[in-house]
Amino acid sequence: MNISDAATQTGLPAKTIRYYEDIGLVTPTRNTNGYRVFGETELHKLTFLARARALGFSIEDCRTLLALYEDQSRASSDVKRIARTHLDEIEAKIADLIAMRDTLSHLVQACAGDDRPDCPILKGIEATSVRKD
Amino acid sequence: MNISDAATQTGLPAKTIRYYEDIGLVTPTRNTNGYRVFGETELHKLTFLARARALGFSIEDCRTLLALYEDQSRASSDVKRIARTHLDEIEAKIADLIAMRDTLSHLVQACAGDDRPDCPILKGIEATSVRKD
DNA sequence: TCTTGACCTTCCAGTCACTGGAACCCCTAT
DNA sequence: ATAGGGGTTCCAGTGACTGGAAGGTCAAGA
Repeated sequence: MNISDAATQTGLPAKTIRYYEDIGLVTPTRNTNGYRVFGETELHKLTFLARARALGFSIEDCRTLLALYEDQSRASSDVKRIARTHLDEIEAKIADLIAMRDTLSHLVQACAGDDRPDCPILKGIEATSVRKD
Repeated sequence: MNISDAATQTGLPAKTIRYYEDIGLVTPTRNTNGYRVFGETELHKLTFLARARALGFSIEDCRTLLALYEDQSRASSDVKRIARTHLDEIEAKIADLIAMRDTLSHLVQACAGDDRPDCPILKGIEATSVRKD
């Protein structure tokens, strides 16, 4: 299987797959013409990576998770710790974004949005700070 | 006022302020020894920038907002359009993160997190995709 | 057989918004 | 004189790709 088929199968851009090889996440073989060949194992790894990335895990987390995924004698607590930490980060980001949204949506609502210069948004940016509860 | 005072006043790191000068967002004067001097106007601009950045606006949005902020004949609709677009992006990001969080928190809950290798998280990453409603 | 077009390869540069660090200058107090 | 705590510039690195150039490979059609 060539790279573009692997890309189609996994939903990852070919460029990204090459990059993943570069940084040692996958190791496709090569055939005589130098093209990458993706077997079932590599395809599995790529799928795993695509899903883990979609869950927002960093590349380094993915590297660790992939190693655990392949290690039949892993402890599930190792995986859980990584996932929990990441979950906490996601929660924190959500909280940040909600604070931004709340502040900003108030400002947007207050703004007439016409051709006059009076603008509560600019005033608001000048004066308001983002509240984090 | 020297850069470290400006940093304290605005809450921005000195490095960041230098960077903002580099990319033309602020233009402090210099005194004879080459040190940057921040007057009231520049300090205002920095404060505005810090707040706009805290609201998640990109640097380029900040540049535009700053120009509008300084332009007494602006139309508030120009500001509102930028803010609305940004607000939509924030909403989208929140939705993405919530989808991640929901998927991941289910997986974390399902995982015993002990020293056995059986791990619903890894299985879940293998099998699940993140649902976006 | 030649050509066309769709593949594939490598490598380099750019993205965004900083951040760290080196090497050096300036000012004040001891 | 020296020590320290400012300040300056410039260069490189971050994360996770992404775009693009320059060129090799392959299968199908004229």
